[in-house]
Amino acid sequence: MYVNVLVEIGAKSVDREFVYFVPESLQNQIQIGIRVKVSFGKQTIEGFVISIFNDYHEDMSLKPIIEVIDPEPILNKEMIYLGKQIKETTLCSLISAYQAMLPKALKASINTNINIKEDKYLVINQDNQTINAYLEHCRYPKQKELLEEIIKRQELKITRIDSTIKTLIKHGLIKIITKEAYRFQAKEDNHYHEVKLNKDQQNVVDTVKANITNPITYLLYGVTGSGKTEVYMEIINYVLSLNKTAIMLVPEISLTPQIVGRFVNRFHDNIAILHSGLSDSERYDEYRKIKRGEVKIVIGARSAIFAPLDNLGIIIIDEEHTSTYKQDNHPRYNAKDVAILRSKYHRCPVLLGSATPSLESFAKAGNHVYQLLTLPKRANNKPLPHVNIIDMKQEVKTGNFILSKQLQEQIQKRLDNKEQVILLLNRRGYSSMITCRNCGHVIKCPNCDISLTYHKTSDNLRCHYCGYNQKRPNICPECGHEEAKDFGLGTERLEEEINQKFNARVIRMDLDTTSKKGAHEKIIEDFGNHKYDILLGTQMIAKGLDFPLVTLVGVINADTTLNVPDFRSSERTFQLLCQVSGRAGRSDNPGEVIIQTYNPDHYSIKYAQKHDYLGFYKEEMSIRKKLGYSPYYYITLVKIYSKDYKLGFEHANKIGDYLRKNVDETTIILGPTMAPIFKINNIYNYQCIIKYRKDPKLKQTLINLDNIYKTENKINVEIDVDPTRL
DNA sequence: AGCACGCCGACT
DNA sequence: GTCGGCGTGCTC
Repeated sequence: MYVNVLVEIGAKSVDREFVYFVPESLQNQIQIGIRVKVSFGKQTIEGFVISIFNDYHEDMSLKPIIEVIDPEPILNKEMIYLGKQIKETTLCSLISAYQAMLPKALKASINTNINIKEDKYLVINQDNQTINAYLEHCRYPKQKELLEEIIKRQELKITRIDSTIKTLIKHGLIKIITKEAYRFQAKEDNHYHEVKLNKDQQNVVDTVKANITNPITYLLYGVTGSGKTEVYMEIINYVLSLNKTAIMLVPEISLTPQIVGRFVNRFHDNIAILHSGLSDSERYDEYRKIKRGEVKIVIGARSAIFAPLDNLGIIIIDEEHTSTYKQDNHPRYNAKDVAILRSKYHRCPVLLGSATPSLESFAKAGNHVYQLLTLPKRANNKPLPHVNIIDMKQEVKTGNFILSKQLQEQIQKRLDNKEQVILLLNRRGYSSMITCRNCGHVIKCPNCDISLTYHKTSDNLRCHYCGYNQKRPNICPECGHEEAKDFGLGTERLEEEINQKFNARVIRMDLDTTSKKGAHEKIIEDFGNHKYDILLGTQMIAKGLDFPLVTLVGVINADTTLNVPDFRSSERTFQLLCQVSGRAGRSDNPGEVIIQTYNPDHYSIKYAQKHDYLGFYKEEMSIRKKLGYSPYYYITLVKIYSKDYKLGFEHANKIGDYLRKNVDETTIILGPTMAPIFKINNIYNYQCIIKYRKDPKLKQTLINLDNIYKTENKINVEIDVDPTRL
């Protein structure tokens, strides 16, 4: 018996199968997808059995499998298939694809502090008669109480062993047993009540139900507040009644107790939750629950798409337009694509949901690649909030740089009415750059092509790309002048301004205030309980939050996302504005939105004002068509980077020429150019953009290119198929 | 990823 | 003469 083994080494040069023979003694343990220990060169490493065969004729001496690690396979047939597909489509290494599917605890790298928790329980160790006899004569109330409690509950979980317990054990009346425990336990949300679906929601549910065994991809376009979550729950409920399972993906940031609680409330402990806040051990707990079939529903961020559920009945991807479903490092898989692969494998539908679908998805719905479902109205029949646009070019003339007169007035009105306010400013820190008043020198990161952001709370200058930080200098390092000017407004500065202007309880939510575990949840919970009047923060406040008391949403500077040099910046701005607007007026009181901008005539802002997705879609599509971008063209980004400026430049040009020579004539190669941020962490970045509609040659060309550079260590080449940003 | 092999510089 | 630098190549 022989096996092909994929070794657990993350280098391209060993990303292939190696043949080993299986000693007689291990043959009954070997299965496809199981992990084995093998000798590889001079080292002993772990690997996955990818295939098993009985004949081997090549003239090569083979090493034996040393040991079988798992009692049963950790990669099933489906996962092995998925890994190969991901390698094919994203040009990643096969081993990295498999590693992405598994929790850290199952990876070969020294898994240091991963442990399985055990809980201790007390149980009765005697027959009823003996116990009752003891109870009758016992003089100690503590012992009686404990014994009765154990009898009532069958088993009693304990954290420490006191003298009462010791005595009872000594008498042989009770004993301690240990049980493997799961750490993470989601809480129910008691505020939530089940709602009856309206007609539109019921139509959507019925359509999906009617085709529950077909691998159809639906695009659910439902305005903010249209009750998509209720639809999801109803479909999941139906799937469970068929004895099938469900995966629901949500953006990481939406995995709040608020949302999770609603699901737990309805489906109780039938859910596993996978999010980045879990420790490796906690994550492994959730993974084991899924693998053992103890839960039927998995809710999680991107990687939850690999949840090892059997018999999938539905895959739901909420907020499908967000770029978080594409991993932006190796392996660059897109959970949406994986979802569709899995849906074909299990013959179940995929449901993509959004209030602002990505252009790609909506175009696919237009071409009947996806099937469009719509929820045109808010579930409570409340109108969408009224949106005002403030031209900051005019406001600045009156001296208001941060808060326009109108926004100030409206905030005060909400404070007077004991209502809540959300303010969005998509930039953290205090000021985004510091300039000398004398010579105009801007303080930049020594490692990157980025101006340093001033953080007042920690009183330092920080680079948001490489993490470099330094003290704020008192004098200009260029000319020695003493005065510096702060440019660009960040959340810290906004917080300060609000505190100066209003007598209100303010909480800030951005990367800096949510880095600690649980901080994010706490802010949302406290704001939900009206411990604060104003929530201000970066785009992490825009998604999925549902606070009934919020009646005003202010966007401080809509231009921050607009000015990013990326062909999707208009789309992102439109989506962000619609999402955040949707936070206002979700309950009885009508909502109002104020958007401050220096580009009041920009189409993405104007369409967002009217909540006009279709209008935006049409206009943006015509621009994409004219410029030759997605969804009219497919895009692949080739990144070339090196520590050596000149070497990088030379190879970038070489690669540009190579691509031009080896692709279809209809394919367009742009560049090489310097990447939008040319220097990051002392590494120089170049890029080529490949635009194509149909190019049978391209894939092999990219594989060849990848192979040429995989052994090169001064030059790095990374290929990003279908990038989310350029 | 490791580890060995191999061919050139500055040390007892 | 030799210790050690890290460039190159291989691992069933």
